[in-house]
Amino acid sequence: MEYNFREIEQKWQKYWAENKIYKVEINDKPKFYVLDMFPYPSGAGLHVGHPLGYIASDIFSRYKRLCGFNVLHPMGYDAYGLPAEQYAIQTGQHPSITTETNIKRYRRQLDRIGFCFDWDREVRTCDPEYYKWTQWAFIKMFDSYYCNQAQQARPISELIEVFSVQGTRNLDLACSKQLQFTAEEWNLKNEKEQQEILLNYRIAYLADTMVNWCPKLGTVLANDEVSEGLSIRGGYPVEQKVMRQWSLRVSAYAQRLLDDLESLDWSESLKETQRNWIGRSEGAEINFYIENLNAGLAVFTTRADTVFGVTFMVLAPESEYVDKLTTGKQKQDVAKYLERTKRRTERERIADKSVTGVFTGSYATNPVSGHKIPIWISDYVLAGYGTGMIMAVPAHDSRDYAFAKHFNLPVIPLIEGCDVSSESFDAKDGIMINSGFLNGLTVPQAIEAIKKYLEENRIGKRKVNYRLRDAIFSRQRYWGEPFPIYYKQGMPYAIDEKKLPLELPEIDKFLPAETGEPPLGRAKNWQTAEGYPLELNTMPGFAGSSAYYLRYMDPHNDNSLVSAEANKYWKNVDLYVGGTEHATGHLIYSRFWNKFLFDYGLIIENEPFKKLINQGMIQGRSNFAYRVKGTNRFVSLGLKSEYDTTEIHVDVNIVKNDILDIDKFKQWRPEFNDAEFILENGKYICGHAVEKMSKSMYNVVNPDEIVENYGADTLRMYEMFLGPIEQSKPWDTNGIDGVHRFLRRLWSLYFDMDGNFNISTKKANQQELKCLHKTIKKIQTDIENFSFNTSVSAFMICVNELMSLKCNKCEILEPLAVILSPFAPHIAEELWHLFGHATSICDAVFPEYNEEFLTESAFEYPVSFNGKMRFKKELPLAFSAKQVEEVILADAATQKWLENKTPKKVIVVVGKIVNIVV
RNA sequence: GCCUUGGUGGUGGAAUUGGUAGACACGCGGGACUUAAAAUCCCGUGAGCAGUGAUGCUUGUGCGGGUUCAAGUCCCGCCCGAGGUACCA
Repeated sequence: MEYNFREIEQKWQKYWAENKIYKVEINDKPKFYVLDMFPYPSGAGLHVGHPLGYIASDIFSRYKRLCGFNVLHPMGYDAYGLPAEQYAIQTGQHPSITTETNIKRYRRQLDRIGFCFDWDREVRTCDPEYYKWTQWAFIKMFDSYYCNQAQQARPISELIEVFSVQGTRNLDLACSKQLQFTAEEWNLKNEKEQQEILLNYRIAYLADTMVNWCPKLGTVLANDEVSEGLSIRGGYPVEQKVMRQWSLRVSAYAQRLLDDLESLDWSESLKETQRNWIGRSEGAEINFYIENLNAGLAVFTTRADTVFGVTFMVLAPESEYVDKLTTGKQKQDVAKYLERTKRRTERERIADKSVTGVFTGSYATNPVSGHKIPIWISDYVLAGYGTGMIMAVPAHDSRDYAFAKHFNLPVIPLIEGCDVSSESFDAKDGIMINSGFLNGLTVPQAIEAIKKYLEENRIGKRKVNYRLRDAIFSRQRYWGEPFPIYYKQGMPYAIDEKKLPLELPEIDKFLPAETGEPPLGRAKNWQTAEGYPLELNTMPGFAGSSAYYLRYMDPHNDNSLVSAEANKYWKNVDLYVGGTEHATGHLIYSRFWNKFLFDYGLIIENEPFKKLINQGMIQGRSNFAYRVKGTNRFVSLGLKSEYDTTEIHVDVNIVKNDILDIDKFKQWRPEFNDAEFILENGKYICGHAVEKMSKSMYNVVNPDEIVENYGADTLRMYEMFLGPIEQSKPWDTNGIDGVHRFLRRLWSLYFDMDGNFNISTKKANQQELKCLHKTIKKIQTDIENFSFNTSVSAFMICVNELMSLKCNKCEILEPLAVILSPFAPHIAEELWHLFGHATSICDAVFPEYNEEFLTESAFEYPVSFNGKMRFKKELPLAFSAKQVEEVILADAATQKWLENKTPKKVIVVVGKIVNIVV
C-alpha cells in the first residue's frame, strides 16, 4: 500500500475533531500547561514561518500526554489591532468583519497541520465575553493603590480610610508625585479634589504625562511600541507631548519584576533584556539649595562621591521647574531654546548629538562645598528619569564634559592622576582628591562615606531608581476594548462591575470625530444610564493579551476570570513558546498583570510563565534572475558577469534547487511571455539570498502548499529538521524531499512486498532491540531539551537500520509508532489503528528504554593510555574486560607507558581504545 | 559604547559537554533498474599529497597565544556577524 498522506491526514483530522480527542478537563492526573503566544490574525494568512513554534509546542504537548500528564494546550486570537482598523478606515468595512474572515482563514490553515489544540477553549480578545474580564481587571486596578511597605497592591477604599485618619503620615506609597497632607486637610477637601488626589495613587490612573504621540496614527504609544523615535507599527515619527492619559503603575512592581526573574527558566539573553528595560540603578538623591526658590531641589546620581566636582546643574527642557528658575533677563533665550527643542522630534534629537543648552539665570549651592553653581537647561537631560535635573560633574561624566567644554564651564578633577584635558575620566576607580573629607578614599569607599554623610546631615538620601516607566494605557482608536469608565465633574469613575461587559458601540466612520476626539466620539448615546459621558479612548493591544493564559483555564466562566478550582489545578504556564520581540512588551505586562491579580489572592501563582522558549524567525530565501539591461533576455547566474544585468526577484515557487522552471517563468507574468534565456549546461541557474519573508520579495512559502504536496507530517518534521528551534534560519523547500522520503521508508517498514500490513509477532533480536531502545532514549532526552532537529535525525537513523535489518517485528514497530506520534501524528495514528487499537495513539504510553540493550561504548577498566594511539587490533562491538586487556597488552608502547601507573578507566569508542585514564 | 548571543564542508546543521570532528539531510558525481523519464535502490563526497589498489600521510571547527596525554568544546587577547539597549545622570 502506498503512503497516501492526503487520505490519512484528512481521515484522522476528522476523527480527532469529531471525537474531541484533544478536549481536556480537570482530572486526577498531574497537569501540564503548554502555551503558544496567540497570533494576531493578519490578512496575509500564515506563511511557513508562523507554525514553527506551534509545531514545537505541539510535539511537546503530545509527548507530555504520552507521559501521563493532563495537558492543556489551547489556542486563540489576539484580535484587536491596527491593521483591521486601518483597513476599515480605507474601505468602511467594519473591523469585526475583517477580523472574522482572517480568523476563519487562520483556523483552516492551522487545522491542516494537525495540532492538538483544545478548540473548545478558544478565546478572542475582541469577544465581549472575553473583554469583560479585561475591563474587570482594569476596574480592579483603578480601585487599587500600591503599598511600598507591604510590596503589594491593596484596595483604594483602605487608603481613603487611612487618609481621613492620619493623612499621608508614615505612608510609603507608589505615586506619580510625592504629596503631603494631614487628615484635617484631606477631610476638608471636596469630592473632586479628593478624587484628583486618589488618581495620584491608583494603579490604573489618569494623569498628565509625557507621552509618545504619533500624529500619523493619531494615537499615543507605549515605550515598547516605539523604537528610535519611530512607531513599530508603520514606522511613523513619534513626538513627545504632555497629554492626559490612562497609565498603569507598572513601575511600582519594578523591584519584584526584577527579583522574580531569578526563579524563571528563561533564556539568559531574554532575562537580561528585561533587566535592562527595568534598569535598576542604585545611588543617592541630593538636595541642592536654590536661592530664588528659597528651597532645595533633589537630583539623582549614582556618583555621589563626585559631589565636590559639581560645577553646574542641568534641567530637562520639559521640567516643571523651568519657569520658576528662569530669571527675567534670561526669559527670551530660554523661550527660544524651548521652542527649538519642542519642534524637534525625538528622532532628530537622537540623530543630532551636538551640544545645546541655555542658562536659566539661577544658581544653586553645592551642599558640601558651599560653592555657587549655575543652573542650565539642556535636552540631554530627560524629564522622565530621576528628578528631571542633574548635578553635572564634567571631570567624570562624558556628557557633562562635552557640555562644560562647549559652554566654557570649569572642570574639577577629583581622582588622583586622572587626565581630563581632552576627555572625562568615567571609570569608577582611583583615589579621591579635591574632595574635602573624602580625600584619600577609593571611589567605592567614597560613595559609601558620602551617602552616610548626606543622610546624617539631612541633605540627601540613598535612592534606587528604575528606568521602567508606567505603561501608557489609552489609545485614540476604535478597534479596542472600551474603558469601563465614566466622568462626573470631569473626574473618572468606574462603572458597576455587574454592568460588564461594556460593549464597543457602533460608529459610522472609523476616523477621529470632527471635534478632534477619538473615534468613539462619534458613537451615539455613549453614556451611562444616568447620562454621564463614557470614556472615549480605548485600551491598547497588550490589554487583551496580558491575562489570556488565565482565561484558557476556565474560558466559559461567566462569574469570574478563572474559578479558584480551575486556577488551583492549572496554576500557571509550564511552557510558553513565542518570539523574542515581546521581551519588553507583552512579557513585562503579563508578569505585571499576573502579580497584580496575585496580590489580591485572585490567582495562586506569582509568575505566569515558568519556562519560556523563544523560537527563531524563519527568513525567506529569495531567488533572482538576471535580465540583460534593455532587453528581455535572462542570463544564468554563472555567466552574468559577462553582461550588464538587472537583478529581478523570481517567485521561489517556480524555482527548484536554484534551477528556474523556464515555462512557468514565462507564464508567471505577461512581460516574460517571450523572454529569452542564456543557459549554462542547458539550465537556468538562479542567484539566491536570505531576506525577510515577504510578498514583495516573492519568497513567501505557504504551508497549505507544502501540506498539499507533501503532507502535514512532512511539514512538521521538516520544520523541526531545519535547525535548532531557538535559532533564526532561512526556509528552503529544497531539503524537504529528504524528510518526505524518510516517512515513505518508515511506512514501507510496516508493509510487505505485496503492500499488505505485515507484522511479525516473533521476538526481536538483540540488534533490533538496541536500535529501538537507543532511539527511545534519544527521542526522550531530545524532546526534553527541545532539540527537535536531532530527534528527526535519530528517527532517520533508526529507520535506516531497521530497513537494513529487514525488521518487521511488532515488538519494535509498535513502540516506534508511539514515539513518532508527537512529530508525525497522522501517520502514527494510522499505523496504530492498523495494529488493531480502537483508541487514539495519544492515549498510548511513551515507552521506557532499557539500558541493558544499550551498553557498549564507555567502559570502565583499569589500564593505560597514549595520546593519539590507534590500536592495531580493534574491539568487537560487544566486548569483555579480558578482551580490552588483550588489546592493550598487544601494544608495546602502551605497556611501557603504563609501567608504574595505576590505570583507572579505559575509554572505548566504536571498538577503538581512545584513552586510558590513570 | 554597554549587555546577550553566535562563528564547524558547496548548503542546513551533528558532536554523549574535554575523547574517532563533519552524524543526519540537501546538493553534487558515479552506478543499477527503465525504450525513456519520474520514482526507487546502491556507491562516493572537508581540503591537500602519495599509491594501480586496499590504503597511508599531512592539514583542518573565525584569528593569535595558553592549559591538557587529548581542545570545536576550558583559559587569555583580538576579528566578524546577529539580537537587545542607548544622552538613564
